[in-house]
Amino acid sequence: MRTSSRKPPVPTGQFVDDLATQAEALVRLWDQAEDWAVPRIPPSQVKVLSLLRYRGEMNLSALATKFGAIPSSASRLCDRLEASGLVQREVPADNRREVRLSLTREGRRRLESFDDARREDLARVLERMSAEARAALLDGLREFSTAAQEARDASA
Amino acid sequence: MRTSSRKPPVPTGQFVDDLATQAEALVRLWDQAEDWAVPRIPPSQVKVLSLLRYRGEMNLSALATKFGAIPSSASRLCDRLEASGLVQREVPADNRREVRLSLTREGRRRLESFDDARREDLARVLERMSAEARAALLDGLREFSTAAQEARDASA
DNA sequence: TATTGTTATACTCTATAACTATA
DNA sequence: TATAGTTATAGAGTATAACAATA
Repeated sequence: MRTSSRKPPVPTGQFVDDLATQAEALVRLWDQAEDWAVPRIPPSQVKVLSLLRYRGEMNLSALATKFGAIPSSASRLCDRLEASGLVQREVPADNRREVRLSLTREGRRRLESFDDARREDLARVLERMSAEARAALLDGLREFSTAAQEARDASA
Repeated sequence: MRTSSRKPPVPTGQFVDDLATQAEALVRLWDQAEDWAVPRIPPSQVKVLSLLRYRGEMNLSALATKFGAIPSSASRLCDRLEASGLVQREVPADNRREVRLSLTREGRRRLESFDDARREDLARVLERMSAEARAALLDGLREFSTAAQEARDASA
């Protein structure tokens, strides 16, 4: 048996296992960046900011879904982010029961400080790799990003 | 100016920027797995379990450091993880002021349910990539893992 | 009537500061 | 005296359930 399923059946196998194993170092390095950047803000708040930048503006329900939480929790999170000036709430005129969420300028600036820390962590590892491996990694990640986008579109 | 520094100076440049940009899709897919797995456990608890598996047994101070928190917070987290049977505390006979932390069998089982969800998410993207890109990605990640290990050892 | 979002309550996460016990 | 961990307190994160407002 080489397949399993959660919703639709998907192929699996040794390759997926190996990739999952080898990807962990990159993921850990990435996630670690927020521990360095100052001022320290709670992980959930960082996650919301990143989501808003990565996926763009959205309403509260969409944020909750992509965040992996329920609207109630997301609303509370936004209370704090709005209070500290990192996120804006805005009620669109054409549908007054939605709340449009977006990053403020300060929210973007804060994310960029995480980016800086992350690029330095990445650079310290990349400089120990061969030029060939670096190129392979970038090419592989590029196609992965494209494929991930397609997979999201297909399931939407 | 093509360099910047947080602690020691490190090289940077367009390549690092591109890699950081293209890595985000993989990281998001990875981190999303814990949203699917049931039963749902808090993100901090997942992070502790993953750390204990990735880095092996350690004392409370080491966990707090690698976790990016202070010992007090880590201790409280371990209270809950111990209460729910996912982590064990153990006092070594040769140094009775330390607390050795390790995963229980149930803790490992729980992590594996996250792994399953993650492998399915990964498989759904990988099947949309060319065989060449998949191979490049795995090779690149493999060398990245090795280099990350070296970088950790060098700074330790 | 269904959808979008907020509030009430209770438990979990986290930091600061104060404490206990071991080396 | 310094180090490893825990506990007291307070503020942030999260879910369940109940609520208000708009479509």
